[in-house]
Amino acid sequence: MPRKAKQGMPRAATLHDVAAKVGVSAITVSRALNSPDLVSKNLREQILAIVDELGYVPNRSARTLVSSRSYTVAVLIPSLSNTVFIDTLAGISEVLDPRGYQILIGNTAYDDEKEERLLRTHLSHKPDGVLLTGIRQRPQTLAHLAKLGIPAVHMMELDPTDACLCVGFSQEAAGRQITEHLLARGYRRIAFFGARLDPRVMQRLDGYRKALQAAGCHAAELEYLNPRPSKIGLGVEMLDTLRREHPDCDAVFCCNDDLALGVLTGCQRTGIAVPAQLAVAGFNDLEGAAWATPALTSVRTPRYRVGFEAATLLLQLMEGEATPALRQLDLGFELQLRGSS
Amino acid sequence: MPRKAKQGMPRAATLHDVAAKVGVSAITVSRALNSPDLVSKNLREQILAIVDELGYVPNRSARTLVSSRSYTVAVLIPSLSNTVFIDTLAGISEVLDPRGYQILIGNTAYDDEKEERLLRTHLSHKPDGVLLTGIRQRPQTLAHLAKLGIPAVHMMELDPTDACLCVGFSQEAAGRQITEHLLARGYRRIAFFGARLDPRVMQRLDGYRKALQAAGCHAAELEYLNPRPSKIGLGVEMLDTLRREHPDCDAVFCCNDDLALGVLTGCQRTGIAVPAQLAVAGFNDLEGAAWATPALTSVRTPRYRVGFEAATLLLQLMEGEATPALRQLDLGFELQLRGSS
DNA sequence: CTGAAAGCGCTTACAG
DNA sequence: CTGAAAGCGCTTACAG
Repeated sequence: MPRKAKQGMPRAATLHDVAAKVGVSAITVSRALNSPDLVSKNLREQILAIVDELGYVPNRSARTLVSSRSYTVAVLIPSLSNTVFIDTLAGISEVLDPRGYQILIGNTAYDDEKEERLLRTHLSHKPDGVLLTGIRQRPQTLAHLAKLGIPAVHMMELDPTDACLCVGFSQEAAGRQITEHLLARGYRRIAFFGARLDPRVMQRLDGYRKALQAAGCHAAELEYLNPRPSKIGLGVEMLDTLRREHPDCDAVFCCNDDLALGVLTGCQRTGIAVPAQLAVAGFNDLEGAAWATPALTSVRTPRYRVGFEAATLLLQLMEGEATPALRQLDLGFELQLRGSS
Repeated sequence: MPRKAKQGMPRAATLHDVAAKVGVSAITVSRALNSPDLVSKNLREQILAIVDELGYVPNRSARTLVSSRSYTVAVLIPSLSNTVFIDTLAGISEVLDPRGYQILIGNTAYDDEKEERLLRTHLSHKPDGVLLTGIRQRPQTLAHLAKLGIPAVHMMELDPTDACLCVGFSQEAAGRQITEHLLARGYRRIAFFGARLDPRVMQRLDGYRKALQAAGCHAAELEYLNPRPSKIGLGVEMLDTLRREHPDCDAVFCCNDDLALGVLTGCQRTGIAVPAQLAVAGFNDLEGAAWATPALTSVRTPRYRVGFEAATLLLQLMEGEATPALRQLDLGFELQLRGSS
């Protein structure tokens, strides 16, 4: 016996409601919606008309439960207030939206444990695939996904061990090249400003170190690492400290543009000439970089394309096509040399 | 007969798997997870141990299907690249995450039709509630929600007709007050720079008009409206046009900080003294406003709290508590007067 | 405190 | 091209 509907509780139309009204079976309605060419044109049109009239919206839960395809993709990113990941999300949506996938965004807040918890929660939605940021997830987390047969693509970094599928670029090479640029310009006392200290920042730091070591200019005391989030205000603060402790420093590579914009602001306020007294370089090339005074040298990163290509790759895996030949998709980066250096 | 499992296809643990391993019925496991005090302590502990061992994650689709509670909330916002909405989302998450709700973000891209389509798609997930931006949704969209008994709370604006539940502030009053501030400072030829032209920008424009009309200073030719997205670059452009067309203009109120930061940049580049030759005011008080040179006068808006309070209100409605006495929650705003004006 | 029965709304095979 | 049967994994009543 059907469960009694609660008094006056509105109920959404179901496949059966549509079917009854048209005078066919539910399965025919299902087919008219999902595999239109399996249903005669005439019937299909009748059905679609009634669907519209009733405002029928398929119940995803039912579909997911029975078909083991949820058309859901979990995307874990460390932050929503960082433009970088918003751009990445845009690339992901561009690919997944038109294919009918629902994106479940998980904000890990740069916290590995939270990432694990989020993934677990998201698993309850039976995602068809997962997009992860970086490659430092716990082994058991990745093993769990693998065991369930849920494909995962990692974004932003590359994996030197080739253990996981990655779409990104070499953060270390980017850090190295921008530092080499500063060296080429003649700067020798080059500081590093790092904030948040997530794995990608540390990789940029590695690149910075290698470049300076190769040039015989590395000085550990010029590495400023602060775990707080990157903000303009933090850049201002760090500049202050740097000038007090190492007034001889002639350039600073900031792990991102927010920090660098803060350094520029600090220089402007305290009358430090850029780049004559201090050269400044940022990372990511956000909109503000080009408009700063002087315009900020930065590294343009392909985050929209990272999202786009990662989603495209994931799509292939979810639709069960052949495993990709290329496991590391390197999208590169581009130095943007401007007035600040 | 159970459907045959596909060869080698990994299968997630189910309630039955846990139940079998413990030697109880599935419903007891369900209770141990959802209403722990209905199960004896001893049994509960055994069950939780096995849940852990098996890595059991409940299947949300099954739960949603049978319980008509999805623990999902659809949130429709016009953009993800606007900090305002990211802050709002943070407030929403703060409330909803700990209560076990999954947030489904819909990016409407400032497009009413897309909003309607998104909502329809989201309806397939049977959201327990909906958070909308602004109040200009199509009547049939809202009627559809009402018919399905899905509660909705509108964010960012207030509804003068009191037709819908709102958490926000008066955009018009904010526009009026910042303009009145400029008038009080003695400026008389005050321009308005509007971009995107979404309803909230138009409401700020209304406030601007009222203030100027009351002072007998309104001049339609000083209203610059551009449908493109707000960007620093656009602010630079608009300043250019303004100076060419109305060099006598002595102040400009920008509908948001991006535009205003662009105006400041343009002034700096072309040697216009701020505020001596041109006063500038923005809107939202983003981080960059306080660090600009000169620091930017702006309107601090309570978007985090908008999200927080809207989610709190929605939670009450979803959990079926009494309908709220207050249908318009006005969170106000705060003028931030700085060097630029 | 525990369980047997029923069913949420769909789709997957299998027939015709 | 169309349909009857079965079942996805849970929770809701109802019993005991």
